[in-house]
Amino acid sequence: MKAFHEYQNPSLAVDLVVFGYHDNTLSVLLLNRKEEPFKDCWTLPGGFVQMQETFLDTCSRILQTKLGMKEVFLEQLYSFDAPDRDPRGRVIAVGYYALINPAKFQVVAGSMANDVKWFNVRKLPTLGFDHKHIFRQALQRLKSKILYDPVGFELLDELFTITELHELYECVLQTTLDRRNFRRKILDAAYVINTGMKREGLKNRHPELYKFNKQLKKNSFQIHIPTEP
Amino acid sequence: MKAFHEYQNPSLAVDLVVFGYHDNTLSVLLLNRKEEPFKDCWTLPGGFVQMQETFLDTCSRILQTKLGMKEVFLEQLYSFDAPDRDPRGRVIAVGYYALINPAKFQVVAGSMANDVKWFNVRKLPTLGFDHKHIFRQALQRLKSKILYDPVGFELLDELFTITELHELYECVLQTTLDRRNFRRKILDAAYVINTGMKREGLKNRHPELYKFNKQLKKNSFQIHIPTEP
DNA sequence: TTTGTTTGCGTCAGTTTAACGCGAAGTAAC
DNA sequence: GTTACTTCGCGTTAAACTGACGCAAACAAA
Repeated sequence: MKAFHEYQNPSLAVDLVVFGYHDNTLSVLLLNRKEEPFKDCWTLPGGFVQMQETFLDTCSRILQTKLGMKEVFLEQLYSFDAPDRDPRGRVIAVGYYALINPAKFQVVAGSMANDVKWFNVRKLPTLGFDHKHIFRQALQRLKSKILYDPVGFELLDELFTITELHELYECVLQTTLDRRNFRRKILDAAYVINTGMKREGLKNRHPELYKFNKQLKKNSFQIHIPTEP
Repeated sequence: MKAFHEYQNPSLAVDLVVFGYHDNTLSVLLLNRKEEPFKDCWTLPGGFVQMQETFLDTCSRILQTKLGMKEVFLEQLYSFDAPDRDPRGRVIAVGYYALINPAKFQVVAGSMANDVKWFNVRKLPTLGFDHKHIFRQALQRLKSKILYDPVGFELLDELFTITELHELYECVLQTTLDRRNFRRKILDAAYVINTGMKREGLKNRHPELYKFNKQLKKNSFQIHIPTEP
């Protein structure tokens, strides 16, 4: 019998779908590859899992070295196993998605990339590997999750108005939600806490600033998507 | 630079949480190991992913050779990466869960196992590896999923009564659901189709037999769990 | 025929949702 | 200052849904 580690194993990589929200646009961070395969193509940032690393370790390493970020919301998405998904050979990808506030980070292209850029999630270029597929699943997860889990604030500044939260939801879900009903649900669920401050310098009435209620648990609210007309 | 496959990779395994429902009891299939590690302990059935296999291939192989089953409902659960989860070394486990009708299969212990047995999910023995953790996550997934996705029928015979479906829900969710409200919701959602036949030979009134409505989509119904009293 | 249980259908009060009205708060134009 | 316009915060109402439960038909056993 062979020793345990002499069996051949597939390679194992983590691929990251990093979401950011800015100017009423949901974006995803893509990296232009400097090396084959998919040289000069846009792909999700990713990296191989080292022997002693956990997946989150690998995520942090990618975020740090390729993108210059740390301490962000991360969640495991799914593992992708199509045998031909990487032309170099058998590579399993564990997908993670991240939610970040782009205002907090200056994106940096690591040495392995020609460029790193934010792309509107509705206007993506062709992606290398099976990354279109991974991305689609990430977006679907975000759309489902934001309905019952208060993850929206991960994408906003620490202080935000209810209108800003409302616009985020409409942008992510690609639908219209009645402004007044949305407000009532968010407030009834105690999703947010009124700080008493107001956002100054806007053209019109100055809205109140809220912060996220960190005591709030999953499933304490439920946003409903309107049925097709 | 090293050739692509010369890097050392973690081993990759699939672990299966096979749920079965019978006699008003939700059970999970466990395997008593013949070999170290965890010799003579109960664990989830599992196996290493071969180089050319997809995860579903691996699942089928495990189901076939260790348990004597095929063509069952399978869904990926999560991937588990704790560095110390396997005493033999670094092994990543991709968890899948299966829903089967135990009446359709005669469980067979493969050559690697002392025994294979169904255990009531509320009365599990100590499990090897991190399998308790994987199991808990599978049960949680099933409990969430059954609320909005019509997977219940995977665990029942092709024809079933609404009472049988109701009992399954109460068993899985570990709660009581009003019989009449449950019936109304299931029928309104067109979860099931009345076959016109009746189940004969019972002590009391003979209930109508239904079959699953295969046109039914996810999210066409939503079971609500009553809040604590 | 009577008794006891299950099954299928119905009722009703309380809650939640969807749609929308309206005046106060603010800026800009005059 | 006054007027015009937009956003913001709060309220109202009809319709839909939920949760709790009543009740009679269907069946087997006594």
